[in-house]
Amino acid sequence: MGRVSDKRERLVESATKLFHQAGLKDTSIADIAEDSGVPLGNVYYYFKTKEDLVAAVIEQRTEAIKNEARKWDENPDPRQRLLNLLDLQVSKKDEIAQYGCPIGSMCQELDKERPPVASEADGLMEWVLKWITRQFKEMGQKQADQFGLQLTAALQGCGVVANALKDPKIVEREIARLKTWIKEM
Amino acid sequence: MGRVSDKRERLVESATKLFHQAGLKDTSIADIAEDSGVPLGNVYYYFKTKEDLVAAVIEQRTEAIKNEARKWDENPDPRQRLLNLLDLQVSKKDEIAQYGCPIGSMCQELDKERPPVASEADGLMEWVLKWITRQFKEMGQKQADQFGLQLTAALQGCGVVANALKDPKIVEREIARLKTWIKEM
DNA sequence: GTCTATATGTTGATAGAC
DNA sequence: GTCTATCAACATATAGAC
Repeated sequence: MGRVSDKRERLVESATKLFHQAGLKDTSIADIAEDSGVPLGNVYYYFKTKEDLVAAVIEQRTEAIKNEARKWDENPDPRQRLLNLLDLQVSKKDEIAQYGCPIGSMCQELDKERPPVASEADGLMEWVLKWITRQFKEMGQKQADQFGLQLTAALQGCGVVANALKDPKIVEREIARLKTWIKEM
Repeated sequence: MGRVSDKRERLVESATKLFHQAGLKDTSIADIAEDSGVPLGNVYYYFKTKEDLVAAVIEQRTEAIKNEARKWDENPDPRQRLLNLLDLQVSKKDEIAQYGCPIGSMCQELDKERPPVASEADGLMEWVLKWITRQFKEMGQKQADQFGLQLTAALQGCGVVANALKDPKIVEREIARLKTWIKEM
């Protein structure tokens, strides 16, 4: 057995980028093949269908966010964990203003599709909601469930509004407010 | 000149419904023709391209929300106007949990497209943000801009989360909180 | 204005040589 | 495992009879 090809990896990477930028429907397999430098016909050796490729993209995004969370979870202060999440989001403000929140837009676009692909993306949103809620619980907040929903919705919402108005400052302003809110708890 | 045909109207109505339920890309002209009972070829007498039909749908949605707002604006109490908006949103909780917020999802889907269609939908979101902000201003709130963004984002955000988790109760809970917040101002 | 038939283009997916 | 050529399906849009 020789060197392992990185083509599969490159395909997922290109698909992740293009799906977010142009949307699922407007990104053809040919687009992904070209962007990743893999010949069209060869794509189907790694992914039997486009749906399989979409599933791989969701899996990759899921792993990425869970890895971030694992890092944050090493911090003993749940308040600081939330602030880390908010800081990450602010750092992506330009991307969010241009193309929307990667998780939110993917859930929305996939919800118009059939299961099981949709539920995988939705599962990621649910995981985020639960992770955020857990931090409030560990802070001893009795209204942890409400605050968890409130913060998750605020994050998604400022993404939608910032994307519609094409203004990264909207993400900045709203998340600055959220950080103050959490610090003052 | 005889009776005016209502075909154009029926086409826009079907398109509005199907675009929201299935998404723009997954709704073909043939689908809209079938749903409205208009023969395929005849669609093009009323709308030269699919993009024209999309533009008509956005226009229709814009008129609908502006008409609602005109009614609410007759009320002298800006606080009550906001509560009316929130009540309307709660009444649509099932639709939102199933298909997402009509305005938010349309903005997001169109943003992946090219102008000028996208900017029309985005303009609607901006109009909503400004209308909400104006109510806070008329309430004498010095932080009206911040509250306007906060409420708009919260509304959009609970739509995204409710849609991902397919749970209308999420809309209910989050908007109940927002109503309390506004009443206590 | 209305409708059928069809042109035209693009996409997801496959066949089969290497 | 890799790649070219191509198929089959479907979408938008048009032609042209009525």
